[in-house]
Amino acid sequence: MVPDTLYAGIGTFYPVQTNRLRFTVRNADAAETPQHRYSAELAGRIERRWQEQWLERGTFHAPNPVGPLQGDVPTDKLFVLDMFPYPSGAGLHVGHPLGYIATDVFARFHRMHGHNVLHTLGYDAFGLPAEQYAVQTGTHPRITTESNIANMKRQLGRLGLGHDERRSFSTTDPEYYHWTQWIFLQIYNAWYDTDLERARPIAELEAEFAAGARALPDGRTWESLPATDRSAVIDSYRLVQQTNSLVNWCPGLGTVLANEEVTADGRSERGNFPVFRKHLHQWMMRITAYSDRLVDDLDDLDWPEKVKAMQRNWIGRSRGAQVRFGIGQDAATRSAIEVFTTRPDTLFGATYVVLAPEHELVDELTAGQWPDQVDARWTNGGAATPLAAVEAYRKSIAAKSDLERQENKEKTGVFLGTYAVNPVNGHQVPVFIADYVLSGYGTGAIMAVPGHDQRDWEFATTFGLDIVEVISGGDITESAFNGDGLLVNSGFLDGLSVDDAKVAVIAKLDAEGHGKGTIQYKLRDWLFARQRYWGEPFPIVYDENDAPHALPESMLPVELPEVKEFAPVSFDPDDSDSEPSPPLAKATEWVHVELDLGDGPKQYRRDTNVMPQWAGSSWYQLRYIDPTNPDTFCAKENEQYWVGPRPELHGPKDPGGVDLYVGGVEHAVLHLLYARFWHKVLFDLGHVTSREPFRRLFNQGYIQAFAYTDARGVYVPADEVTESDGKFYFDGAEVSQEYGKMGKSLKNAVAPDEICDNYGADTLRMYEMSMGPLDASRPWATKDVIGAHRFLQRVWRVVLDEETGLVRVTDDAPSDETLRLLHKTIDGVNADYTALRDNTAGAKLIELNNHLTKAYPNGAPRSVVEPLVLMLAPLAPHIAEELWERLGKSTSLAHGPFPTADPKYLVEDTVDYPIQVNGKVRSRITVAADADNAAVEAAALADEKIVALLDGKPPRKVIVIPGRMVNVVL
RNA sequence: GCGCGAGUGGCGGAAUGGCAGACGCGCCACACUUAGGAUGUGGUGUCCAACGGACGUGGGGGUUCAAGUCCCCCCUCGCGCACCA
Repeated sequence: MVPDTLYAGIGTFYPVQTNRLRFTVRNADAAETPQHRYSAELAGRIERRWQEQWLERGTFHAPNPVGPLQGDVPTDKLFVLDMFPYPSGAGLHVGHPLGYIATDVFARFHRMHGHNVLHTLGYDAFGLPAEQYAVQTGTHPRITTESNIANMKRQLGRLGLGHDERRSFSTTDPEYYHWTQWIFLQIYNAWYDTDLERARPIAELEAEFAAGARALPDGRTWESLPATDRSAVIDSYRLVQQTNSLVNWCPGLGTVLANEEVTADGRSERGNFPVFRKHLHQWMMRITAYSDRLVDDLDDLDWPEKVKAMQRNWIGRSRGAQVRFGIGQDAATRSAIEVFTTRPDTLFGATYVVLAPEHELVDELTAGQWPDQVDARWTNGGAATPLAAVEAYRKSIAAKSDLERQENKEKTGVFLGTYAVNPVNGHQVPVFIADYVLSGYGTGAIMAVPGHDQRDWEFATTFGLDIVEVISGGDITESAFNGDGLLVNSGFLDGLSVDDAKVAVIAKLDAEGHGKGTIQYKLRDWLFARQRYWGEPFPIVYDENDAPHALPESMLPVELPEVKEFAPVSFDPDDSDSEPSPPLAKATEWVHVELDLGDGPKQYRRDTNVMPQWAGSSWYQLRYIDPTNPDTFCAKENEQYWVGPRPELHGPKDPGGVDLYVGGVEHAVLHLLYARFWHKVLFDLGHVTSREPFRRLFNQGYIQAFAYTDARGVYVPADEVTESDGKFYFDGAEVSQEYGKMGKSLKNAVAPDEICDNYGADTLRMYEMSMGPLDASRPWATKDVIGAHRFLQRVWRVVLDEETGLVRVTDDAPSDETLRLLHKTIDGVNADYTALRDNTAGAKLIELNNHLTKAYPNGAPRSVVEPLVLMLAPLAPHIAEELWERLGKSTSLAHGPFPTADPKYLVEDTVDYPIQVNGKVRSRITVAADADNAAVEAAALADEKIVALLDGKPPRKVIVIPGRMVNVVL
C-alpha cells in the first residue's frame, strides 16, 4: 500500500561510496586511535550482538489477552503502526526508514514505561508494481516478492527496529488473504439499512422481505417472485455487487481502475497510460453508502486537519436542492429538467439553464429550428438548425482531451432552441448545452445564476444573457457577487437572508412539487476488480446459468493458482475498443471446478478477477493484532484490548483504533478512506468494537535531497559534486542544483546500509531523529551525520575509558547543579518523547552529556550516568543496552524503567531574574526562589545598573513575573 | 481561484506571550600531533568609536509592561483541490 514512497527509491542498489570507507578504515587502523573508542566497527559489533539477543529473548513480543499469543496483559498498552510497506525491488534509501525509526523510538519509550507495546511490520506485496517488476525480470512474482521481502528485512533489520517478528506477514500469504477473502464475503453478504444507518447481514433483508415487513422497491410482493428474481433483488442490495457501469478502462495496463487511481488529466496513476470511460460489467463496492459517516466521523479522529480536509473534499458532500424546470408550452408532455444547486435562494436570478453536452435529455430537447431572431452567438457560429449546432459542438468537445478542456476555460456552448420555465416566477429561460457543466456531478444540469456565480457570469457575458441581481450588497457589473446579503428582486423571498431564503424556497418548491432539498456527493463507488494476476482471487463461483455464488467459509482460502503466463493482457494504450481479459481465465484447470455448495456436487466456474492492491491494506492492522489465529481474522477480545474505544482515556466520543499511525500524506484519500470503509462494515456487522481503524494519524515529512544536472541536463552523482563560492562543480564543470526527492534516477540516493557501515545504526537513528520535527520535510546532509556519531562517542567515553575499556563512572554524589539538570532533563525528555519531539529530546540528552563531560573529567557519578543511558535507549538502543550491561546490569533495559523526574529537583533554591527596562534586558539578579514579588522588585530596583538607568526617578510601574523576569517601566 | 501549511544565523533547526538563535553541521583559534578529513577545549547573528552599545525572527500596521509567538493587511514559497453548480 505504500508503493509510491518506497517505489520512488527502487532500482539498482547503490554501491557504498568509497570515499567514506577510507575514513572508516583509517579510523580502525590508526595506531593512535584508542582501542576502545566507539567506532563504526565497534558499533557494528554491538548492534549485531544486541539484535541477536533481542531475537533470542523475544524482547519485543507483546502478549495478547486470548488466542495463540496469549499472555499476561497490563491495562496500559500501545499499538503503534507504520504504513504498510510495499517490498520494492532493490533496496531502500535513507528516507524510507524515517517513520519506522520514529515509531520505534515511540514504542521503545512506552515499553520502558511498562506499556504492552504492539509494534511490527508486514509487507503489502500484491499489486501492480510487484507484477510489473516480475514481468520486467521474467521471474514469477512470488519469487521476486520473496526475495524483495528478504532484502528489505535485511536492510531494516540492521536498524534495530523493535518489532514483534511473530506478528509479521505478507498480504500474499494464503493464511492472510484467506481472511481478506473472508472480509470480502462479509461485505458481499451485507446490505446497508438506510433507516438504521448501518450495514446488516443480507439474510436479515431476505427475512424482512419474506415476512412482508419490508416492501420491495418496485411494489411487487416477495411471494410472487420466482427464485431468480428474488436473487436479483437481493443482489441489488449487496454492498459488493456486479453492475454494468461506466468504469475507467486502461488498455495500456490491461485492467480497469478505481477513480482514485486515475489522474486529473485522465491517465493511469501508474504507468501514465490513457484511461477511457467505458461501460463494463464489474465488481463495485458500495462505499457511497457510508458517505455521511465517513465525513461526520472525521470529527472524532485525532488526524491532521489537512488529511481530514482532503477526505471531506474527496467525498464532496454538498447540501442544496434539486429544482425542476418544466419545458416550454407543452410542459405536460415533455420531460422536465432536474437541476442541482447549492444556492436555491438565488432561484429568481436563474436566467437560463445549462445541460452537460452528454445529458440524456439533449436529443429530446433539441428543437427542429431556431426561434425567430435567434442571437447569432447562440448557434455555434450560425448552424442552420439546433440539431446541426449540437452535433458540431459535441464533435468539437470530443476532439479535446480532458487536459485541454481543463486548461481552456473559455466558456462555450450552444442553444438548444428550447425554453424552460423557472418554477418560482414562470419566466421562460433558454436551455443551453455547455462543457462547463459536468455530466458526472449532480444531475448533469444547472440553473445558471449569472449575478451570483462567476462561471455563469462569464457564460452570460459571452452569450449576451440577462444578469439579474437577487442578493444585495455586491457589484455585479464586473463579476458575479457570491457574498452574503439580503434577497432582492425575488418575490416572496425579498428581505430574507441567504440562509433563510434557502429554507423558504425549498419549502415552497417541495409543497408545489417543483423540487426538494438534497445532498450531493462527489464520492463514487469503488471499482473493486482488476484483470491482473498478482492479487487476491475472488471467493465467488458461477453456476451453469452464470449466477454468482459466494463460497462458504470452509472453502477459503481460494488460492491463487501457479501459472506460467502471469503477464497481463494489455493492449495498445490508445485502443479504447479493447476489452479486459483476465490472465486467470487461462488457468482453465483452476477456473472449472466441481463443488458441493449444499445441493450436491456440481460444476462451477471461478471468478477470474483479482482484488485491487488496496484490499490487503484495508484491514492489515487488525491481523497484526492476532496474526496467527487460525479460527478468526482477529479475536474480538484481542481487538477490544488493542484498539477498542477507551472513553476513560480519550473522551466519550472515542471511536477506538490504532493509538498512533505514522506515514506519509500521500495516502490521505486512497488507503485511508478504504480502510475506514472496511472497518465500519466490520463494526456494523459486530466483528470489531472500534468504529474507526486509526484513532491518531501522524504524517511524517520526507527526507529530501539535492540533485545536480550537468549542461546537458543529465544527473551527475550528487556525492561527487563540490561547492565553491555558492556554485557547484562536478568533474571540473559547473552543474546546477535542484532540490527534491531522493532517488536512484536522480543520482542522489543514500542507502541506510552505507550510513550503518560508516557510523552504525544508532548514529543513523540519532541523526534522522535530530534533523528536525517529524512532520517537516528536511534535506539529507551526509556531512551532518558525524555530529550524531560524535555525541554517541562522548556518551561512550563518559561511561568507559577509551584506552582500557573499563567502566569509569564513580559512586560520588552528584552536585546539586547536576541533579537539577538531570531532573530537568528527565522531565523534558519524557515530555518530548511523548509528543514525538525526538529532535529536542536528543538535544537535551546532548546537553546533559556535555555537562557531565565538563563537570566530571575524572568520572561522572553513576547515579546520573545510569538515567542518561536509559533515556538514550529509545533513540540509540544498541549502545544503550551495551553500556547498561557494562554498568553491571544483568537485564535488558528494553522494558525500563524509564526515569521519572523528582519534582523537588525541578525547583531551584535561587532564581536568576533578568531585569528588563522598558522591555529590554539591562541586568540580572539572583534571588531566593521563595522570595515574594515585593522582595524581587526591591532587589531589582536596588541593582546598580538599574539604579543608574533610573537616574533618581521612581519607575512608573514594575512588573514581576514570579520565577521568570522583572520588567521596569520608566 | 479555494483549502492547508511554512518563512528565524552560512546550513539543519530551538524557543507554555517573558533572556531569540537550544542542539548539531560548518567556520575560527588553541591543545595533542610527523600529520589530521581523528579527538578534545574555547569562540562563532549583524553592525559600531567594541569588558560597551545599536539593530535583529519575510514586509507594514496593531494589542501588550513585554510579540518569532496574538490580531489586521501585504509579499514569497510548498502541498492539496480545482468549471463539483
